[in-house]
Amino acid sequence: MKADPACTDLPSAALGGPVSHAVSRVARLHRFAAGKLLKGLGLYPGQEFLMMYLWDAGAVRQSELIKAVDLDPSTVTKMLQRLEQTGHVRRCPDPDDRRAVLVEATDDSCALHADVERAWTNLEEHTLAGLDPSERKELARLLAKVEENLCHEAEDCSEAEDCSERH
Amino acid sequence: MKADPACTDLPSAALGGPVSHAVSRVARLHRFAAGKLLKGLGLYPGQEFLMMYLWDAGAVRQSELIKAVDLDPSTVTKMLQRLEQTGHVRRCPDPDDRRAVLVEATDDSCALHADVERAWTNLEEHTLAGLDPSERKELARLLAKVEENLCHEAEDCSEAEDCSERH
DNA sequence: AACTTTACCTTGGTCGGCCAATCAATGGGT
DNA sequence: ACCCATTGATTGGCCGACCAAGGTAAAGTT
Repeated sequence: MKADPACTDLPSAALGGPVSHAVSRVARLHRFAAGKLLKGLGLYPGQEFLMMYLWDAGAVRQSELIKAVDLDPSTVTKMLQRLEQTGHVRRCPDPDDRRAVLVEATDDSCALHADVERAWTNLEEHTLAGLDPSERKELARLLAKVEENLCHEAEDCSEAEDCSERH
Repeated sequence: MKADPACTDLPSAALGGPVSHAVSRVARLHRFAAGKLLKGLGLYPGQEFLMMYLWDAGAVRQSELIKAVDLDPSTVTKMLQRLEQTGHVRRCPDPDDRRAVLVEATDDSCALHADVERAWTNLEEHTLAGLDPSERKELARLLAKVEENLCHEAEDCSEAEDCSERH
């Protein structure tokens, strides 16, 4: 993480996509910053999202968690295995459906809830330092639009047979 | 990649950092979209950045590449090993400095240059669909500010003695 | 000239993330 | 009741990305 004064100098092949390039760079830096804050709490970057959902939702089926965080099932499985081993999460088979697994944040992890929340708020402040409220709002709005664009693209990639209800 | 209609519903612990949350989600979607476009070209997401630099710079020392893309040296080493094996890159020892390695894009890979450039422009359009020029410009501006914020944070983490030019 | 520091790269390990393939259990259709 | 499609979760493999440690070569010090 060297961080040149002006962190840029776009390669010529990226000139057609300056925002895309910026998104990539910002994402890496942001994740790195999040990781630094989370490390002290015993979490790896990415795990926050699982925990945040579990803190809200209580005991849920793994499939529900997967749907909520919208990650690959295998990713969630592995993350949960690690979170279980580090004592942040408890898992047990669902009595109502013998394929399913119920996941729950442990009491220990709930002690982190407030810390993570504070860290997250901190990160937000770091991220948005020097932006006035209207700029922040505008950024949020534009990101939401971008998210929707990318979302829809991803959608008609994995569904692709959405209109074939009459097989 | 399920993509609910409205891709959101912030967990309560993330309420203090809505933009941070949006950045994370957008980043994942964006990387995913990039990956889809790049796959057809035989590149994995992330490799584009190395190739883009090499296409511009010609034969360079690996350390220069590392500085340019600002990734961990070990990351670059491994990526280059794979890129070498897939024929996108050539490496040879630097005659002037026997520790260093010179890296260069192969002629084969140069054929991809234009394709990657087009893919990248495509991605930009997908990403920014529905944003008018002034919105795009504003988004770029805000992202640049955010990048600088996160950059500086990262900087005084790894350098910490930046102001010691008069040792 | 010998020693120490610094620069350059690599290896090994860990995580998050994806895909493809698999297995078990449920549910629907006939 | 039976078969088949669907759902739920896991495993193995791969890649990007990080850190920590190591090894070699160059540069600086004395």
